[in-house]
Amino acid sequence: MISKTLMAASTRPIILAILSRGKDYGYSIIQKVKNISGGGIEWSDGMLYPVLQRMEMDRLITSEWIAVDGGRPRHYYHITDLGRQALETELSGWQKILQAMIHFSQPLLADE
Amino acid sequence: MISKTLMAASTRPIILAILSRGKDYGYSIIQKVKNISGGGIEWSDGMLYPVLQRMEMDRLITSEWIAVDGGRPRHYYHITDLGRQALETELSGWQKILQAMIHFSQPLLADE
DNA sequence: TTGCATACATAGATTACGAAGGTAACTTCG
DNA sequence: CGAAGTTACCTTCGTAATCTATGTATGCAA
Repeated sequence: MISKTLMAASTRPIILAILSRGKDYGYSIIQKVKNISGGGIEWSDGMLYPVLQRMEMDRLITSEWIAVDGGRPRHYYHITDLGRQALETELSGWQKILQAMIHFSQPLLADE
Repeated sequence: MISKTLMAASTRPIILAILSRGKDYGYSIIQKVKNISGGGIEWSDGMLYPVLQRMEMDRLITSEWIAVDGGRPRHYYHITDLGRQALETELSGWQKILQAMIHFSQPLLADE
């Protein structure tokens, strides 16, 4: 199980990473995350849409409505330059944290 | 810079990882995190002590006061079995998230 | 026509962080 | 001695961000 805080920390970077590969819409994003993680990560729509809205407010992504043949229109999201920057910053932050977590998860050595 | 959410997600597991190597007290934990990260992660005491209290309430750690020669007593924290379990659970969660983040950070391949 | 999957949206309760402010003991140095 | 600096701990509170619950709607298959 993934803790609430880890969930919270990872949603934005994962969304940014997905959108860095091309535009996408809510339901599809949820499916991708589910599939890639082998079901390990399951997002609810009620959680995702507010996140997308906040990310748009923060200018990390933009959106457009696209009509669909025989279906309701989809709200597609695109990553912005600011979003790409944010993704890079995020990833470097994760790297710092990981480094520390990996370090401290090692057994204690004599020199410390 | 490390985002607020990432900070929130990582404090507990990092503390657990540190305590999994042996008992420790507040100030020392802050120094260790700072040193290991090369200054990249800086925790404040005002942030750490409440976290430690909550973790003790959740029975992930226990504490004891230990007298110090020529110094005020220190509040040492120990990891509990429940804490070790929580650490393992956390680490496996981080692994899932990382897998996804790494996957989506790869350029798009033909088969997707 | 019932049920399921797709698709999006919002309000409100909860939670956790982190800044600010406070206490207190010991050390060092002039 | 007295002042300044360091170590060490604690509490309160505003802010911010999240997730849950709930609602709306369409298309399709059985």
